[in-house]
Amino acid sequence: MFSSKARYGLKAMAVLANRYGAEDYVSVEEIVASEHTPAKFLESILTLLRKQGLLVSRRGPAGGYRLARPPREISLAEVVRTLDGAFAPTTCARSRNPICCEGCEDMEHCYIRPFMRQVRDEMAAVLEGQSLADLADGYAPDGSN
Amino acid sequence: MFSSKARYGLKAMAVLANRYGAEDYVSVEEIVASEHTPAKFLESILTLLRKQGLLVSRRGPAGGYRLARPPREISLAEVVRTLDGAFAPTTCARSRNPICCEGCEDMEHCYIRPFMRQVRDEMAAVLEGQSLADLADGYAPDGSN
DNA sequence: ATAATCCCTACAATTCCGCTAGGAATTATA
DNA sequence: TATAATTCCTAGCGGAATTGTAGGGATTAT
Repeated sequence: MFSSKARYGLKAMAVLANRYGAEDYVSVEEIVASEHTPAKFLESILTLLRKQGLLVSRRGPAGGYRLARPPREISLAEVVRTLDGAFAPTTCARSRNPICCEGCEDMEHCYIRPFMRQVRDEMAAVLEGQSLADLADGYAPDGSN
Repeated sequence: MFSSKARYGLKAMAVLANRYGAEDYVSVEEIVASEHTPAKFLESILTLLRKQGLLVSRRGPAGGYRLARPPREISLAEVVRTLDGAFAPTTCARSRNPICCEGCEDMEHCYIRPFMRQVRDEMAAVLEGQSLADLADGYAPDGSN
């Protein structure tokens, strides 16, 4: 259900969370080396995360990326939402800007919507409740990759 | 996140749940009329649900579909799983037959897997916990569609 | 200057989704 | 037995999304 983008993104964020505090930047190449992700693809993913404000970058030698905020203050939800969009099963179940599904006319009376909202709420609760710090806790360099 | 197949399928199942008990069969055309779904597409969806054992069908005049079991005994999870597959964010988070994602080698040491499993578990809990009877409760013919 | 890095645009292959077409098999009914 | 109503089966198709790749421009440390 999550795309490769989200998976690669989460793993990259784990690497960056692990390096948070050290004042240097981590290059794409470095992340690729430790997580085995396609370089150019990862580059585009990190760009999205930067544009969303989750990362800060610097160009040139010794350039790269680092987290814009402490790992504890970035939830997994923010990362996934940036890369995969809202995680509601139907568009009418989104918390922000909900719209009817194809063929449905009245959101208020839609009888599947309450169930879809419930699914959304649970997913959101899990992902909002976990931060990059939690993710980095389980991280072992050269462990699983 | 859910496909049109799942949405159409859930709505069709709601119609059938509403008619459960009456000994007649409900035709595709009838469901199309009450839910505004593409006829041939719905046909293929109902076929999948029948093959999964959730529906029983009969051909010929007065033929159609009905639920294979009482609405209370068919969970939303069964319907969605039949049409959209497992609802784990990653293949390694599936409860049945989990396999590593691309580029991951060791599932046991993967540090994103526990979080993915948690998401899966919550989604599954919601959908296993609700039946077609619950869905039909909110159903009003010619209400939302 | 040079080299290392991110940044931007474009595009290409593949897969998946949503849906349609056409007819064969089955069955109730007259 | 003929007819009509239905499901069943196979095939395919157009468009969108996913998953990348290629190439070069901009920036910056050394």
